[in-house]
Formats: sequence, structure tokens, C-alpha cells
Amino acid sequence: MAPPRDALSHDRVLQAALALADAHGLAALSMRRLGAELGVEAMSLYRHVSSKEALLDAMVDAIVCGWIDPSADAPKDWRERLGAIMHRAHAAMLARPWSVELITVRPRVGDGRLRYAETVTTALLDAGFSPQLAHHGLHIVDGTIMGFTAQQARRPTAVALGDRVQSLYEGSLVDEYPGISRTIREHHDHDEEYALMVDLVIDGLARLRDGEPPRRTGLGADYALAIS
Amino acid sequence: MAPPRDALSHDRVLQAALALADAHGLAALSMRRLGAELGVEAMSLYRHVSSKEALLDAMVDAIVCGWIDPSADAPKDWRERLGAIMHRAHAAMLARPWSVELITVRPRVGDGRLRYAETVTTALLDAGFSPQLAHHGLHIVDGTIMGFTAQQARRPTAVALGDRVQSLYEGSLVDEYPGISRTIREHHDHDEEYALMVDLVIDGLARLRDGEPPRRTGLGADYALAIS
DNA sequence: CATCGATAACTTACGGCGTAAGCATACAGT
DNA sequence: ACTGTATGCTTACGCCGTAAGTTATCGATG
Repeated sequence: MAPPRDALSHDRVLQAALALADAHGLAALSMRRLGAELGVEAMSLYRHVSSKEALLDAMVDAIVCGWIDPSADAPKDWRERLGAIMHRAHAAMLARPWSVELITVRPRVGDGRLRYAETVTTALLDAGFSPQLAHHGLHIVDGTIMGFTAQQARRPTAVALGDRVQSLYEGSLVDEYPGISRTIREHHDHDEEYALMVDLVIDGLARLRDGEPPRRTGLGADYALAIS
Repeated sequence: MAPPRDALSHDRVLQAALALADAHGLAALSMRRLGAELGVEAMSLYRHVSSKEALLDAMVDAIVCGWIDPSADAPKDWRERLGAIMHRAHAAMLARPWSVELITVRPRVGDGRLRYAETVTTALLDAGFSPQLAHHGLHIVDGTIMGFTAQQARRPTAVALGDRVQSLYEGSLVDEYPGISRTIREHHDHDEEYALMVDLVIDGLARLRDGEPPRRTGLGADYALAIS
């Protein structure tokens, strides 16, 4: 006969969870509602998912996995390889604003995250980075993707949040915040800005590899050893 | 007589909330428990805080406010000014790991966030950045602080999460993840790495100001206009 | 064909959550 | 002394995640 019934499965639950979050936001993702979406009671989900936490972790991993372009791990220039993954990640996260919250916070490492890390690390090693510097590079790329995207994903809604920002636009807070008042009206395109940041970071990494460390501020820990 | 009773107040609630999160984590911060901590029923808090959301926003703002050094807005070198705020922010967030989740996600802009933005923006404008570039610079600094710190704050717990990462350390996944296997054992100091990132970013900004844009990858949007 | 074991889904229940609505108390200003 | 107002308390509602126990379905076996 057919498979048991409608065959609930880990993957079906996962996909439904992604769809639900896409449609109604992360806050709307409760086990009860997810069950309803699948025509099933909440508790039935626990047959396929050990806890909600585990489900969220699986969602994160599925998304991160999408950062890697499966078609082309081609031997392009390392800058292009890094840039490509950073732009894919950015696009993927902005397409699912709710994912930012999940990804920036969850420590769990799954296959998706590992494959992503492997891709970045390999690109750097292939480009002649030392293991030490490749390690730093991964974290730098990681932080750039998430921080920058988080900050952009957060911004849109800020427009609607009222008097303070509104006043800034109207210029009525010039005395209190002269700097922001001057810059707040600047043209602002997320993708442009991100492209700029990406190139800035990649360029900085290249310089590190070539032994041209950035000019030092006297602040923070000494990283002399890190780039020797 | 004495003030009404023990004089609950917005500030007392806020401080208690910060203390509670510090002591037991963000998940433990419920209105009921917060009330208990203050010797009061949950609902009494709503006299001073309009909702839990508002309270969380206030917590964020209080923390961000601490990123600015109140003593010295001195006319130091702009690199030092920027570096100082970035390191203060980093330290403040790592001291309160739970704050990362809040700050990276909440769009609300309060006075603290505005004062922080003003400080960064002013430093850039004073250094001769165009308003356009100062605007980008603020976002770049913002994203760097949050992304990098988020990524570091998330890492510690990752150690305890089991077989996958463990296996990597033991080298039993060399075939599947050769790159990571080579780099994962590298020495790793959060502060060093962050100092490196900070200098890299500041250096990149300086270069932009001086009209030496980074080498371009052909990816993402065109930012020619942004740095003209 | 009758029976059984396993599997998948359902039911019930518990303790906790944020907060709306209404009530009691105690003070300050007249 | 009286009254308005601020402050905190009580109750209640509808959500949440999930532990524990119950039922229905199905393929394999005698």
C-alpha cells in the first residue's frame, strides 16, 4: 500500500516550519500551530523532532546550508569565491528576516554550518593564507555576514517607530544630534553598502596575507603574533 | 514620612531586570519572576513599564548607552575614537552575553542608541569623511561590533555541543572537512581577533576617505556613487 | 485468517507565560 | 475630615512547551 498515511517526517516538519516562519514570522511558530498547519496535533511532531529547540537548530542549519552555491565550487579567484558566498548569505538572510535572530544567536553547529565554514576556510587556504590567518579570516567573514545583515534587517522597521527618528528627519534635533542630522538623509542602498563592506573586508584580508597589517590603534589586545 | 513605600520606579525595574538577566540569563527574565525579585506581584510592574517589550527595549538602550565613554569625548585621533568605542562595545556585550540576542534583533531606537550613533558619526565627520561616507561608516562600524561580538559570544557554548565538533578536533573528519580540520586547532584569542578586525575596518574606512577604494569583486551592487 | 508487536498519531494535563480588567489601600492637598 | 489619585494586588484568559498515557493502524507471523 501507500506509505503509512500522509507520512509525516522530519523533513516535512522542517519544511513546514520554514514556511510558517516565512508566512507569519518567527513568533508565530509554535508547536501547536505548526501541527495545525500539518493537519496534526502538536504532540505528534515530537515523534520526528526531539524538541522545539532542535527544530530551530535544524532550521538554522538548513538556511546556512543554502549559503553555499552547490553548482560552482569552481577554482575562481579567491576574492570572487569569498564574495560570492558573502553575497549569497546576505541575500538569503534578507529574504528571511526572521532568520537573523535565529542564526546570530544559536550556537549549535550542524552540517550546513560546517560545510559553509569549510568552503570559506578552503578558499582562504587555497589563496595562500596561513592556517592561523585562515582561522581568523573565517571568523571575520562570519561576523561580517551576520553583523552587517542583522543591522540591515533590523533597520526597515525602525522607520515606523516614531517621534525620535521622525524628529531627526525633520531636523528638529539638530542641536542634540548634529552629526546624525547631517547624515541621516543620505541615500542608502542596502546592497550597495554591503558590497562596499564585503570588498573592504576582503581587501583587508588580502593585505594581511601579504604582510601589510593595518595601521594600529593602540587599543585592545596585541595581535602581533596572529599575523606573523 | 518616607517616600510612598519602597518606591518602585521605572529605573528600579530596569536595574532589577538587568541584574536578573545577568544572574540567571535572559530566558529567566519573566514579569512574574522580576516582580518576585522586587518583592512585588508581576502586574505591579506594569505601572512603570508599559509592556515587557518596552522593558527589553529600555534594557538595550541602557547597555548601548554604556558603549560611550562619558569621560573623554576628547579630540583624539579619529582612529582612536572609533577604536575606543568599538572596544568598549565589545567588552560590554561579552560581559553580558545575553545582551547580544537583544541588541542584534531589536529595531527600537532610544536615546542610548542615538548618542552612540552620534558619537561615531561625529568622529567620522570630524575626520573629513563626507556625510555619505560617514553614513556608510556608521553602519559598517555598527555591523562590525554586533556581528563580530555575536559570533564570539555564541562560540563558547559550541564547545560543549558534541560529537561533530569533537570529531573535528580529533581529526576524524579530515576527509569530509579538510580545511576546518587544518585550522580548527589554531590558537584563538577573542580580544586579539577583535582588535585585528577593528583595525582592519578602520583602515578600510581611512582608505575610502582618501579615495583608495578597495579592489572590487565583480559581485553585488555597484557602489561607485557611494564613494564619489 | 487470526493474532501480535510496532509505530504513529491523539488526549489529557501541568506549570509557566504576558497581560487585560477590576479592586483595595494609602497618601497629599484642600 | 474628605476626596482624588497613585500604587500595588487579585483574578482570569488564552497562549506556550512538553511529560505521560492512550488509541488506532498496519505489516509480519503463526
